[in-house]
Amino acid sequence: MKKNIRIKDIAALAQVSMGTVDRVLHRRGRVSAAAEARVRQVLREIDYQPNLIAKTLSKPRTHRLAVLMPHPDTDPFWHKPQRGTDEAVQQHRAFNVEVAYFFFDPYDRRSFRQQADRALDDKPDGVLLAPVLQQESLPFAQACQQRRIPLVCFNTYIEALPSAAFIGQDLHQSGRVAAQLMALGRAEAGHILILHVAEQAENSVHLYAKEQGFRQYFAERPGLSAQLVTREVPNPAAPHFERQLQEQLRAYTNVSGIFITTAKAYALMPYLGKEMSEGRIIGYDLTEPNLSYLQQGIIDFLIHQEVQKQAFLGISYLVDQLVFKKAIPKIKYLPLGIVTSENVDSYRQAE
Amino acid sequence: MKKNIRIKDIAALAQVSMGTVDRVLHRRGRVSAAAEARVRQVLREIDYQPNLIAKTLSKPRTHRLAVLMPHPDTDPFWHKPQRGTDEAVQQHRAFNVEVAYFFFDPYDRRSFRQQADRALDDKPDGVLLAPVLQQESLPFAQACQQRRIPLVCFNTYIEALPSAAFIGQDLHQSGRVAAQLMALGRAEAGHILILHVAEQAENSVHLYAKEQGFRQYFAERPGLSAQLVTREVPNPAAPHFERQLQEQLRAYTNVSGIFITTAKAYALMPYLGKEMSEGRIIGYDLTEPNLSYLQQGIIDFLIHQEVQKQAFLGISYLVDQLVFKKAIPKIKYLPLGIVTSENVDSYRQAE
DNA sequence: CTGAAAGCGCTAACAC
DNA sequence: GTGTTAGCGCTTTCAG
Repeated sequence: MKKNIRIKDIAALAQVSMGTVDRVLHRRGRVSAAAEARVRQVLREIDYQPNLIAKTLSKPRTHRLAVLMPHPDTDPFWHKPQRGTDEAVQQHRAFNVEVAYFFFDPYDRRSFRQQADRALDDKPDGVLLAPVLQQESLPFAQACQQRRIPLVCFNTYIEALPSAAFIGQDLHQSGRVAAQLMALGRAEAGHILILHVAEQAENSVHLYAKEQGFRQYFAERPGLSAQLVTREVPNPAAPHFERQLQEQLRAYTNVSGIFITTAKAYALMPYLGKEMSEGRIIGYDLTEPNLSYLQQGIIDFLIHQEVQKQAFLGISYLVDQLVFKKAIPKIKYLPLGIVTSENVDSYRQAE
Repeated sequence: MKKNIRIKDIAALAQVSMGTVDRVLHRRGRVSAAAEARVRQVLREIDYQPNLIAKTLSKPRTHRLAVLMPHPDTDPFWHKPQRGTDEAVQQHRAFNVEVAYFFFDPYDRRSFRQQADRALDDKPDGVLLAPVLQQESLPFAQACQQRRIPLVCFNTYIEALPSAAFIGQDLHQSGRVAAQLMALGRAEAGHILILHVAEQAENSVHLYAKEQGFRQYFAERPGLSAQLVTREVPNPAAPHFERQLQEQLRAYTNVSGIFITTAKAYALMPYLGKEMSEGRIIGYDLTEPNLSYLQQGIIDFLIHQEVQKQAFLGISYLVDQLVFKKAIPKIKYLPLGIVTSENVDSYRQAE
């Protein structure tokens, strides 16, 4: 019924000094083959669990993490990941975890490269990245890999990108969820619009995944006689947006539902004709303006991407890896939360 | 740009020894008024944040937590809180947090009292309680209060019970969510059944809260011409259950929906007539048997009570209070998760 | 190559 | 009453 095994105990068992044990544990070399063999033997027989408390106390090394993501001012969407990050750091501050933010403008590749360079110059112990700019994220990830800096990505999944972990949603499946909600309780549905709100071309692959899931669900159920129509909607900030949008949608009468594949559902709401906005409307994310339409009953469902939690977990994973030397999952999909006017408060309160 | 302030620094500033500072910090007495005043003065001027790492290292005091809840074997529902507890302990094991389970039989008050006594005899530093037995939980909570053992409750909210925190769901609101899902896409709905599956009388108040929320939602929308009918269903384990159930339900034709207010929806499914099981069915909780009906498309929605997370947070709160001396919220409501056959996997994976 | 020892910040026992 | 000191387990430096 002994207490936990200490380095001292191992040293005694292997008949060497603590220093030697420490050297083999950390592969610092300068150990004779014989001594190393004895220590390793002991280690194999017992289950040594280093005392992290003692470790962090003795080596007051601070773990510096870099977070590279769009500036919250460019898109309010990015406020939440920041909060998630702060929370996680707060939770682990006992272990000397610090974070430095490197915000970039998601519409400006140069700004990304700039911030990425600054992040690397900072020589962080780990990096959390929102790889919204696919092309530029790749070389950055490679740079991290080369420098052996663990990299965790969130929000946007990029297959080719070498990272320790990805945290986000199964987009295809989220499209299926949207379709299920759209179909619920209706056999005849007329036109259903799938709207991609203007994003960089790079993002289209992600929106497409959602669309595919959505269409697949309907395709599997021929009984749901709905006509699915996809449209790329221009950027709501662009001039003449309203006219363009209305021209695009004019063709469709008998619209019974709209699925907006980005977090920008709110931007379209003011411009939908009365008939259209009475159909079922499904969007993404609990951003403030979306919430207001949800509460008014105009938007029926929002699928919650949990970006705050994504960032929170991202930081936690880095800490697990750096501080606790724990293995972390390669891919972590978060729940596809279905949010309505009735349960939205419970989500907001929980954040 | 100084490092964190240490006791040593305070001692120097107050011109006393570290021992004295420690004594005033911990109110151990044996300090002259003058010395104490000087130390307190310094403490007021600076923001001393004790180093928890050093603290736990020096005093290897283990925090023993007691968890008092129904035995998972009496109802599989209780497996999840156990997992949540284990997870939380795991996460905080660096701070010497240990947990002892005291399982009782929720249908046997004597067994509760027995386990409650055992838990108290164990002199834990904190207690997590699932107060499903209202009458007996009250004196237990008072005993904790008297012994100044912090108590956190989860799952069942009892107003009168003195506890440091409660973690659970807003039951009334969860009823509203169920109603919203029930009403979705249907103006004419015939009969809608609200079924309370036999529970101790004590639990009825909670089921009633769900029912009230459900009814309130419909009452607010007279356009939804549905007839709501409440029925108490006997315990599925009882003899002649099937016959009793069918007798109870025979009266209702044209049933378009069923709302089951407990986690026991699965127990009713085999006995519903074909017409009935084609209506919309809404239940609670992701227990294995429920999931299977959800995936088959028989149950349409499950509202996720997140008992696992409840217990997880419960333990975390106790640790926050005991180890980190952090304030904890008096009431924490978790999100009212809406689970369908399409997003259920994302929930299970995330657990 | 190896062992001894100082020190991380805090606690608690022990002298004075 | 008060100050000193020996640890907690681990890292790291410094003699041998």
